[in-house]
Amino acid sequence: MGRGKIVIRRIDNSTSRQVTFSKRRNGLLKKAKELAILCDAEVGVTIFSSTGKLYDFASTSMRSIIERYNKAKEEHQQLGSPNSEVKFWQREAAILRQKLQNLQENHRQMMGEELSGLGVKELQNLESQLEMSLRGVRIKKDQILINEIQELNRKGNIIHQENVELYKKVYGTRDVNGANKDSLLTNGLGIGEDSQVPVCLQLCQPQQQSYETPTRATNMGRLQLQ
Amino acid sequence: MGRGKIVIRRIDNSTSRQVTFSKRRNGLLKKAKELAILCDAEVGVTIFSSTGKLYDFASTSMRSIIERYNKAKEEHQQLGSPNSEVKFWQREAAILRQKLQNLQENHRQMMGEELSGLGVKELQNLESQLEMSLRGVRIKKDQILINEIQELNRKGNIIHQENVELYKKVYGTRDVNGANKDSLLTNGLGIGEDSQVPVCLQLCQPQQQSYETPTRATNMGRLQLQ
DNA sequence: ACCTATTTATAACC
DNA sequence: TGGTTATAAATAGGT
Repeated sequence: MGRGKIVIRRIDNSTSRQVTFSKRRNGLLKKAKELAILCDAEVGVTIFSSTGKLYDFASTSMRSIIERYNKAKEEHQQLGSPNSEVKFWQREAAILRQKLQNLQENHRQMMGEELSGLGVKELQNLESQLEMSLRGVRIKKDQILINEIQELNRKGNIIHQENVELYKKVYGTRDVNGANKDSLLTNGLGIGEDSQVPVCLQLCQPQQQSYETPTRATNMGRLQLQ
Repeated sequence: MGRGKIVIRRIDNSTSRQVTFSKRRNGLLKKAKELAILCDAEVGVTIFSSTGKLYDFASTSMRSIIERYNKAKEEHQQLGSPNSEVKFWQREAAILRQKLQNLQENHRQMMGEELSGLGVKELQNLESQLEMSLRGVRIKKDQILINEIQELNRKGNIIHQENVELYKKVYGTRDVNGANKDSLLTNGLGIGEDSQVPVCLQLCQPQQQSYETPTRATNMGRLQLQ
């Protein structure tokens, strides 16, 4: 329900994740209130942001809701019992340890390390995932480099302009076509010129002749010249 | 959001209250899920209908959420020695959670997902890591395929041998150079021959023209033939 | 349960 | 974070 459709998947961009969190959190709490009022229900909502901040709503009181929840689940013990609290945290730690282990194995496979248990199908999936990742990383890197180059070109042009103005002030309108002018101009433009750009780009992509950005990289650096 | 506007006030009619409850309850639970996924938040929703039935959602587990809620809401007790065991396990869980989060971020970057915060140097490291992983995965996959082919060849040869023996038994030693022999031999060898091997290998490596195993793959399959 | 006219929520943008 | 607007989604009222 917005300008565009979205898929329900973790939002990568941290800023828009935060913005969306703020908006949807409010929406959820509002709807919880409405449900409680409209339908005479006892509703509790507890939200922890990814940064750990707590937001909550309880139509009655969270205490009451938790009590009732425990009672309904027929496991009324943990809320106050200090002994079971230890048990809870032990189990929590075990769960986390398990998750960590799973993720670690996965991570090792992505690092190309622990491939022994895998079949051809799984290896193919891993392969194409790695190809995708690689593509994404290269695009990102290229973008950063290209932006840097454009920025340098912009600055170079500004400085060059300044030099031209200064030159005019120093020499007035006379002798504008003198010998010094050439050296000044070439110096000014040299900042963003061929000399360095291709070298840098080739250093970063030593053996890349397939997939993306095969042509963009070499000529984009000069977009802002002239 | 309906045919008509409504005021948020207890619905008098019991039937439509029930209908609305059912619809809005689903809506609320759905939105809770979405919030948890989209914004990487820990969300819990507990709903008791006016008839006392329980409906709930927890992005992790309700216990974990309740515990966390209690801890966040009531910065009370522990700190003393009696609950030091609880404290220990809480710290343990916190450490594990931290590790998990770090690994998760790392993993996302390897998946080419959360590249925003990285500089050129880091992207280069990631890139070469991915290249290494890819190389490893491909080698492993090739190895499996090659082994499979060799195994098939081995079996093919055994079967072929069997056929030759059977042929001898059927026709004795006479007419060994007859016309039938040819067809038998070609059939026998066909199992591990060219016909299938290259097709399989090319299917598995559609766009690979750089790095490793550019030549091995196509001729290794025949190692045991003759 | 299903169907839409309508209201609401919210994604994208400042 | 707070506002605006176009659009997607939820849902009220009806069958």
